[in-house]
Amino acid sequence: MQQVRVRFAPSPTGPLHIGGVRTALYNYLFAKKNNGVFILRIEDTDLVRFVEGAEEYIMDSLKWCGIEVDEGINEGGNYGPYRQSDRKHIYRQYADILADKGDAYYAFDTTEELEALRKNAEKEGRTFIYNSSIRERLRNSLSMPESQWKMLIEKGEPYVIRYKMPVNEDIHFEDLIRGHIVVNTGTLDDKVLFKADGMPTYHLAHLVDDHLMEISHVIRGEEWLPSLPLHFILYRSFGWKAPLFAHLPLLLKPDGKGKLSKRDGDKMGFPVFPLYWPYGETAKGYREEGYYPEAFINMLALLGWNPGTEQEIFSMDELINEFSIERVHKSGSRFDPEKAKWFNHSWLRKRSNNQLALEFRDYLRAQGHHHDIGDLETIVGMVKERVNFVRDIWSETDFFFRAPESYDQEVIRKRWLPETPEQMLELESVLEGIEKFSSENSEQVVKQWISENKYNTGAVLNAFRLLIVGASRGPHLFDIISWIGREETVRRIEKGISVIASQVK
RNA sequence: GGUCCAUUCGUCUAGUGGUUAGGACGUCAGGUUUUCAUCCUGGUAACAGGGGUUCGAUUCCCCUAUGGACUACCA
Repeated sequence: MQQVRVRFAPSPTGPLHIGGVRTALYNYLFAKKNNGVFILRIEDTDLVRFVEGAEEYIMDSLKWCGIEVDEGINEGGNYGPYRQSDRKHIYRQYADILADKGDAYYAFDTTEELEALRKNAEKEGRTFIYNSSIRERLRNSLSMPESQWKMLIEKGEPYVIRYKMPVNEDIHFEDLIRGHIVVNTGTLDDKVLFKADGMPTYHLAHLVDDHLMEISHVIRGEEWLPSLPLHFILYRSFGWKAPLFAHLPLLLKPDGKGKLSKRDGDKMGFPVFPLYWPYGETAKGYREEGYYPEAFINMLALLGWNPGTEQEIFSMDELINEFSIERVHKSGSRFDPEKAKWFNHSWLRKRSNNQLALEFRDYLRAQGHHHDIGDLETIVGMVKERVNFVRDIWSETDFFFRAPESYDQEVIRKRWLPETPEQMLELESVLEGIEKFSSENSEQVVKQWISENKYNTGAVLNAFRLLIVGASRGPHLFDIISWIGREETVRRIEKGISVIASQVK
């Protein structure tokens, strides 16, 4: 049995989009599931669109996601180099092989000439296709005598090598996800395999590399489906065994129509990229927004695939275990930012208090607060169920670290009764009398005091909470006061009474 | 325009020639709680439309509609 070898082959033309990350992820899962090899190949044959920093970004993104590369630029391997610009010397000979056996030809048409032909065709309501219908009338090695085109080449005239598409033939092929597909070559054009700048196009380069690298399965985006017949027929021309193909459905915009794009993220306030992109037009990343890689990966994995069970939370190991290419969907998935948050919430609450406290401590440090891990563990334990991100812990617990600056007017209106100030003063002395200021003790003593005086529990405790928190929110009140301590509690009671008194007047 | 691909609640999806078409996110309501949130319970909501095939179709076939991709010397 042939070893499973798959590759993720992005172009370094900018930051890696989450659709690209998902493609990488599915390749990785498939490889690991089948004890195979996951290869990272950089496809930088387009000199014009190359973007500095993109290659690093791709590798950093995969690393953050926990997608480990087996063979690649940094990892090495027996099939290198793994960057197409470093493999430049390889491709020309393969284009020549096809030309020599008559499956490809040299074409001298300039970009301007072709542009004009396209415009012309469009004007007449036709589509210009460079194929058998017209190739004999254009400037190429099929339409001119051998001596002439050889002379042009010798003179240094720029030219490309095009594939000579058969005239009328049904190409049958299989896709692991989509099944059987038939396309007639009459609708296909004579694709350029080798460019005038001395670089191969995608079609030639990826195919040669996949063959040389002994790729067993090509798992890539649906946008490649239309060129699959070309690739099949190229394998045939070379006399090579084609790998198996699987074309992944697209990721769609959360609302409206179309493919997810960078602008959607900007517009709707969620990232479209795994990491912050610092160059040129900057872009937000999931990492910086506070997402855990586990949650990010979990979410992406389930966008276009699921194992058929009702389980939704998967670790990478579980994904590897459950993944199968046959269960990948055919149709595109709309990305849902709300559910993304829920995944992070689910992963966050799985963390231990200690882990979370460490993460929260880092966050607090950045805000200039310094606290013991033990103290923070108590706090995160109180609120971890209710937050989506570590940074939310701060907005849920800020009153632990500082007395309220203001008091919710709505709560004052509802809960601050004429007798309240006096009750609060009374409460203060009750608290002063508690021996051990723990949550349980103070709760017991306070509740006893309330019932002995026949006060209204809701009224008293809501007013108390208002003084401590400044609003009607937060965890168990006695947990809060025991954490901030008796002194601070008393201080807040006194301050609150006087501030509110001045407002109520 | 042409070629190819797709179509189950708002979204992600399960599922079958006969099911009360299931789950999750969201949303709504109730309960718990001293508050907010969590949590629990319940509700809401879908087989794009039309023809076939069949005793029966959401499921198989065809057509239409809609959506998408591709249609570069970009990947």
